[in-house]
Amino acid sequence: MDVRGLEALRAVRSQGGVTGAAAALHLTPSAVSQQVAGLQREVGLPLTERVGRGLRLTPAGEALADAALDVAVALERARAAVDDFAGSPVGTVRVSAFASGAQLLLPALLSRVAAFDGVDADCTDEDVAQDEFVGLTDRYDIVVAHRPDGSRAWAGVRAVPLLREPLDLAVAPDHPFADRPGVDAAELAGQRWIAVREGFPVWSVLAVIGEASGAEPRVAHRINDFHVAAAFVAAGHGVSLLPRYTFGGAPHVRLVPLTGVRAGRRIDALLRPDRAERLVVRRVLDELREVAADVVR
Amino acid sequence: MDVRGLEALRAVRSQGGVTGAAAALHLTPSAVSQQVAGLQREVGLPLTERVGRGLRLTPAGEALADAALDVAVALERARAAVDDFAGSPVGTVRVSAFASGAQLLLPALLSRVAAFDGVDADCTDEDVAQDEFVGLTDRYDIVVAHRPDGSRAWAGVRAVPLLREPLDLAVAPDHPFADRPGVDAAELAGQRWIAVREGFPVWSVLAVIGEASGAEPRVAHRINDFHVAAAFVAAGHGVSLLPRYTFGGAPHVRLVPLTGVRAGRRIDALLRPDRAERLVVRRVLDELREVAADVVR
DNA sequence: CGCGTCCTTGTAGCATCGCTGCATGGATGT
DNA sequence: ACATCCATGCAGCGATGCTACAAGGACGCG
Repeated sequence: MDVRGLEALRAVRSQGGVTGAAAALHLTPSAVSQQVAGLQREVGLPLTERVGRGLRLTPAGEALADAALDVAVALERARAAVDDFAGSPVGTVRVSAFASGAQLLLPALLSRVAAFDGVDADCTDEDVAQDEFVGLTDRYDIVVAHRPDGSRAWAGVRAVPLLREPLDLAVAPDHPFADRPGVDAAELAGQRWIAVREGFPVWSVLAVIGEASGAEPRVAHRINDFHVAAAFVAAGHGVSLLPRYTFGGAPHVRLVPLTGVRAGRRIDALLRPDRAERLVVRRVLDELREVAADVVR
Repeated sequence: MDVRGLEALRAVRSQGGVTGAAAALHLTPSAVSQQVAGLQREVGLPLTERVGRGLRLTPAGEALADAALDVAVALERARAAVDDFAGSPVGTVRVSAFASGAQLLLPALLSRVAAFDGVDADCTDEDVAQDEFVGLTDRYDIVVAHRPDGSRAWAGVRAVPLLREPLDLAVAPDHPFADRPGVDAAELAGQRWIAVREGFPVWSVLAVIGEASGAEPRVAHRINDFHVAAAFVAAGHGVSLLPRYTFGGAPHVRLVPLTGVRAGRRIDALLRPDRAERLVVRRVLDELREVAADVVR
């Protein structure tokens, strides 16, 4: 029962194919295919089956992939066992975050991590659709992800809540709502919206507001980058939803709290269970939680 | 974190040295030494330390070896996970038993196992000192071991109780006790004993009898093989302790139950936890328990 | 209906890894 | 002081696992 083969099988499952798995493992598709083939030869029954031009795990493959996770966890636990004796943990932690989350959290995280000798944090920004965050955990130790209030939790990974950030209505300084202490969702019918692209996080929050206002929101532009959206709002091209902590002090836009609906996003740290066993990773994760706590204060 | 290295480390611990580990793993000492050295390079701190001409694990090595056991268990669980889909389990199970236990249990076990297609049991008889049974689990999947009543349990392995076998007083047919329904331990002072060698199982039972009779037992001969001991007894060279089920029907000796002391041995199956995860092993083990239950009836 | 594209799988070649065999050095016991 | 035992280092060789490339299927578009 080869560990490399098990790792490959897990990657095939979580990435949905040989090609994706190869990318996640920094290998060629051929290598991954051979690993899985070797595993099949060993167990004597098919672990994958072709579906269209991709492939999917058979029930046996699923069961084996589940077991493979436990193997990976046990291995990382072994590493952690010696780290306990090696004194302070050492190593590099790969952190990914969506753009606005990165802006909000990573600078402070890096400052804190810099205080630890031998601990490095490799940071990357990855903006992906809602359901692609989980897949990123194959490539990064910690994935900072966000999802709308009330959406269902992340599946198949360990999720550590970092903070909840309210989404405020962003308007231009000369907008009628600009100096109001709050705006009720019911008042928002007829506004022109700058929204994120469909399927991306916090997109569904707009649907909730639409329901509360009684009318389908008019989406004028699809902008994923909040800074670009803020510029659109500042120029009077419409209103938008912007995260409070990230854009609280931004010039040229005013943030007005929404009432009547619960609009916000939850920011979580996503980790694969095996990665979560690494002592360095836990250390960096602890700091990340501290940073998030500071933001809310 | 290499699995082979972890396996080597565990073997070094349980066998007490590189040479023993190499034998258990069917490798050369050089290979084992290199594996452990590679592991040390990876973790960056010493896992073994020389003591005399052998070596011992450092605390870090102990911790890692413990974790390595969990890794092995997880790997075997993975194998078992696919076996659940493969239908009936298939494979070879290596069974070892001490001589009289082998005589008592293994023939019936083989008959039962023969009924399973694809399941093989490789049987071996291994007569070792009391504290060497545990080490045998590195070489065999199931080790049938015995220990006196009241001795402390096996350490570091999974132990499955099979049966308790009373030890009766064996005398020649013309011995004064031969036709008695029972003999009290207090009556045994002054008898000449045929005993097993020091350190071997059921040796300590004689000490208990000595205490009960008030006098140090006179040991005339040290015979490990019960059949040889029985022959000595039959020839009138002394009395001995023989297991009831194994020698119940033996000609030329009479078994007389002992009263006043609790004399018996416990027969257990010893397994390494990772081996115990294999479905075939569990299957054979279940049969072995059935065989043991039949013996008591 | 045919073509291009995407994805997996098979093959050849090459680097690396892990094992064996042998030699060495240190510790023990006679 | 010598023989013995044990762990370790080194050279050599076979096996393993990777990359690069090619081939075969399935999907979608014109």
